[in-house]
This record gives sequence, C-alpha cells and structure tokens, in this order.
Amino acid sequence: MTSFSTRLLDWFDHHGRHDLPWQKSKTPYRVWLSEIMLQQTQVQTVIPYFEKFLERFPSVDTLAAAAEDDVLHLWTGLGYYARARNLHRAAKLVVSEYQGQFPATLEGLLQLPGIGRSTAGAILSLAMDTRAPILDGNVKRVLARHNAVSGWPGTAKTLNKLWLLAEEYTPTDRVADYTQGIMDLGATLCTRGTPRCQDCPLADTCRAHSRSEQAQFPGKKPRKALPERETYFVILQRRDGSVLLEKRPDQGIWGGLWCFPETPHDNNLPASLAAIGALAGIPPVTLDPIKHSFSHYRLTIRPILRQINRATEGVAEVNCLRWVDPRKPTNMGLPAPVTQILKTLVLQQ
DNA sequence: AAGGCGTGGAA
DNA sequence: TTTCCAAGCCT
Repeated sequence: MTSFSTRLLDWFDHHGRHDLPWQKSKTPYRVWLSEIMLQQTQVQTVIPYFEKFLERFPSVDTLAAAAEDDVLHLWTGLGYYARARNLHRAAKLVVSEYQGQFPATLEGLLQLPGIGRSTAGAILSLAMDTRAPILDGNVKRVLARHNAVSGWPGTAKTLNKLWLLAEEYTPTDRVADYTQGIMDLGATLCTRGTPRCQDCPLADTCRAHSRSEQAQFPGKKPRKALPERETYFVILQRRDGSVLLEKRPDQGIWGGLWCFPETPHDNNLPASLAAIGALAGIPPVTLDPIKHSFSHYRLTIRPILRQINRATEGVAEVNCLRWVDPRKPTNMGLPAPVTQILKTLVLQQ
C-alpha cells in the first residue's frame, strides 16, 4: 500500500479541481484573498465576489490604498464582515512593514489580522509550495473519518488530534497539489452527507469506512434551542427619496457597515435619532419582516418606513449618520437586509 | 475556552 | 420548515 499522500496526489491529478478562479495564478495575494473569502463560505458563493474584488483591487498595494468603506462595499452580502476589515488592515501592514511582499514564514503570516494557522498553511503551501498543514472543514472531515477521531472539532482536544494528523500526512514534495487535493477530496468525495467511498483512494485505510461508520465522524456540535430575537429598522425617508443610514461600530453584528437605525422590540429609539424630534411614535409596519438566522439566535427584523417632510439639517454630519439615495449606487458596506430593503424602496417609486 | 460572527445551499 | 454547516479567526 502506497502512502496516504501518494494515493491522494494520484487521485488529485485525475479527479481534483483545477479550474477555480484563484488557481489560474497562484500568487500570495490571490491565494490570501481567496482563503479569507472562503472562511466558512462555500466556493460557489465566493467566486463572483473574488472576481469583482480582484478587478477593483488587483494588488495588495491598491487594496492598502483603498478606503475601508470601499472594501466593505465589495464585501456586502458575503458575511463575516470582520474578515473585510482585517483584510484591509493586513494589506496596509504588508505594504508598510513588508514592502508589499507577504512574509514567507508561518510566524510572519500569523502576525497579520485574519490569518490563523489554517489560512497561513494554505498560503504557504498553495502559493509558496512550502510544507505546512491546513485544517479546514474538508480536511477535518477527511482526517476524522480516516483515523476515526471521535469528538467535536470545536473542542481543543479533538482539534489538536486533527492538527497532529494533518502535520503527519502533509508531504515534503508537491505540497501545493497535496493541499488542494485533500480539500478537493473532502469537497467532492468525502462529503458530509453520503460520501462516495467506492471512488476514494484512501478507503482501504479508512477506519470509518472499515467500520461503516462514516456518519459518526466528525462528531457533531452539541445543539441548543435557538432563542428568538426581534428588532426594528427605522427607515426615515425624505421627500426626495433619500433614506437615513447609520454606521455601526466595528464590534458586533454587521460591524463597520451602514445600516438603518435599529431599535429593540421595546421601541426605544437609538440615541442618535433623539435629535430628530419629528418622531413621536412608531407607525404601523409597512414592509415585510425579514428573518435572519445567526449562530446563536434567530432574528426577525421589522422595517418601519416613515416619510418625513423636510430634511433635518446637519444630521448627516453627526453620529455617523448619512442620507443616501437608494436609486444611486453607493460605495458603502451594507448588510444584506439593508440592501434588500433598499431594492424594495426603489421598486415602490 | 467557549461563544460571537453572516449568508446561503443542501438535506 | 428546520437544521446543519461551509477553504476559521478573534477574544
């Protein structure tokens, strides 16, 4: 029986993915950008974002020189917006501290915000052909099954076992192909639902397969009932059609994005809106509610549209408030629900 | 060390 | 419809 990596590489040559956009030219910048976008995000979702992002920011220098809102704008709809802010910070660091060249060591890459052990391993192996393991969701699944590693990978104990296996199996030669190959195997054969073990080059040594316990690995996350939460978006609209948006703080949900001012279910208006004295009460809901599921709660957003007769002068200059015309393109980062509501507002006009 | 952080596809 | 979770990182 040939080694784990040899069987995997032979399979990759014939059955791996070779046409993904970030594989056309495997520079550190392109691999880095793709890896950040792919964190907790499926390939098909990332592809159009990757293309547009590269078109607008073809190099780390152009990205570093951009305004943060411009970066967030291209990230709108992709989710996990801290990734975009960290991406921008990291780009500026690469330019200012490393003369525009990504560090070629694990320690150096880990210094950059948004790059953890797995992303650093991906950059080193895919873009620099340097031996370094990765441990993304695909690799976790392949290794947990192949070695019957029990436990949920969200715990440090299980994660450490998987990292040891990832280290052990990563070869010295053809590291880039091996890294791409083990991800491809997890994505196309060793899937979470019904793995195609009959086509797998590793089945002969797979402990889960020999026991017919593929579904037992990796261990599931313990689940709790999702609490329900409810909030209101207060949509102030002037007669010219423009609406008021508020920049959210960097921490928390939709950090750094522009959003409709939000109230909790008790209808308390945010302090930033206290200056707008025209608001005496909450009128009836006029737009359809929007439901969002997060990791630990389910959120129902009830948009409240309120027409106002005259612009409140100066409000755009304080408290991170800004009037925007939904009919015109913006360069601001907007969360998906806001984008959705803006579209409906335009359609109504 | 566990929980926060978005969105959408798949079962 | 609900649940799970996807090329994870940060605190």
